[in-house]
Amino acid sequence: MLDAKLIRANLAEVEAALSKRNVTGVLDKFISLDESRREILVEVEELKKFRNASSQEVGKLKKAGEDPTLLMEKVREIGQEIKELDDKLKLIEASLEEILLTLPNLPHSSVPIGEDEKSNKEIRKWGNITDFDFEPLAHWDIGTNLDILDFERAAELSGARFTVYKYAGARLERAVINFYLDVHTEKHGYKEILPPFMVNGDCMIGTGQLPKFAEDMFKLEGRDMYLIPTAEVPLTNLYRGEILDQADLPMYLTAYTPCFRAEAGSHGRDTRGIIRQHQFNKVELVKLTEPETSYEELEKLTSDAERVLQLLNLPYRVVLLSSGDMGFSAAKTYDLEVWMPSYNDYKEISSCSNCEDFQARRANIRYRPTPKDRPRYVHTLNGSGVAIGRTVAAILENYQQADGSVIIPEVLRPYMGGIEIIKKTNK
RNA sequence: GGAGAGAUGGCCGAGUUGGUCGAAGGCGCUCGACUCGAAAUCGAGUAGGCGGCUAAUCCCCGUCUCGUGAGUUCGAAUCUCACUCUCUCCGCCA
Repeated sequence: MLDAKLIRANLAEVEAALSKRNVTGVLDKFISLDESRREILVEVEELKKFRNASSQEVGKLKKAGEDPTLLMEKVREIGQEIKELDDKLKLIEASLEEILLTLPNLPHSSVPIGEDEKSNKEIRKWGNITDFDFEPLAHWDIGTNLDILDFERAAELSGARFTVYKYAGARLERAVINFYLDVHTEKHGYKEILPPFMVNGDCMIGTGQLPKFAEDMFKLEGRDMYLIPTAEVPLTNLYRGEILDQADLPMYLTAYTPCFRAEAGSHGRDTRGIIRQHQFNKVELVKLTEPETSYEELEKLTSDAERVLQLLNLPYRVVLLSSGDMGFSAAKTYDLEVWMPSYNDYKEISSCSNCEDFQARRANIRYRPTPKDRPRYVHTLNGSGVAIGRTVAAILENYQQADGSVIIPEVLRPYMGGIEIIKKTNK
């Protein structure tokens, strides 16, 4: 959520920044509503001031044994007036809130301007594109041939965009989860959390999924309860409504969770394999920081995510998203894209963002710099560290052998119970 | 799911015959005194949102907030209703 005072004071700048995100022409209404809000507010507060003083006067009169009836009647009339103005205010404030909650974050000055992903900027590449002396298969074929991924039975159980992992496939998924959590907790200083996989609507508003993107999520029928689309939601909302001590910052959190996405707008994209699923696993990284350090922390968070791909020896590149391609809550985002032979291209496997105070304002997460200071909003950052399913897909494709087997990357072997290679016989 | 109890400031905890209650007291924290320094002790201060004023995120003023929302009243932390959550007991259950 943008700061209403900032919009008021820097209308032209905010308008320009929003246009970089392809959002135009909403601020006029905001400004006029905001003006009438303050006008009415001043008026109603004046009346309340009178009411408060008069009510005390009534008390005094009664105590003194005098008749306060006249004053009481007058205040009653004013009470009616107050009520009408308050109702009016409530309507205006609801409209203002609606506008504020649907405005995206403003892009950081270092973000390339552009309408879509065509304006994204490659920052760096790591590793060499995997070279095959045979025709490599796509992970869905590899997985099906090895009988470690079962799409048909998943469809029987749940429908399209679900996968059953079997045998060494299930083990591999779990190995990657544990490996990632261990790296981030032991090497990068993140504290491990295991949050609920269902959260209420306030959380969804806090991180920016609601009110705008309701159709992308799974909601429990008849309840104010949603399946989380990412662990970013429970992790960032963990301290919703709280004032943290400065000593608590920066706070590094990590969690493994499944993620649930309806992805209403994605029909026809990545229909095969485990790239785009209604349920997938992810290890997430979240940071709460002071505003002054959040961009340093974004660089560190991104390199923490990169580190696990390096350890797996998977080739990837880092892309700086353009203003038009960024997510709703982000001020700046780096995507990590892993090399996928089946796409003959890099494919997103992590998205690392600094949301600055955008989510903190929505979720009301603050900290007190010193005991004397007023609370300030923290900056929130999040990044996949990294997506598990896409990691498994990348491993299958990049580590496949001519005979259809898949070699397990060194670092995962301790997590695989001694399995070094997945062959067809391995069940 | 059934029965009961409760939700107050960073924390604990008073306040429920409605009237200087945004709220006693304690703890914590900040500043000061004492001290070579510290502890102990003493003194002072210490909620947040919104708005007005303003160069100002300093003051000052107003207003709102005692789980959330609505209501009664001249006036509500205190009364009424609904909801949410927590705790205890029972039932069910991984």
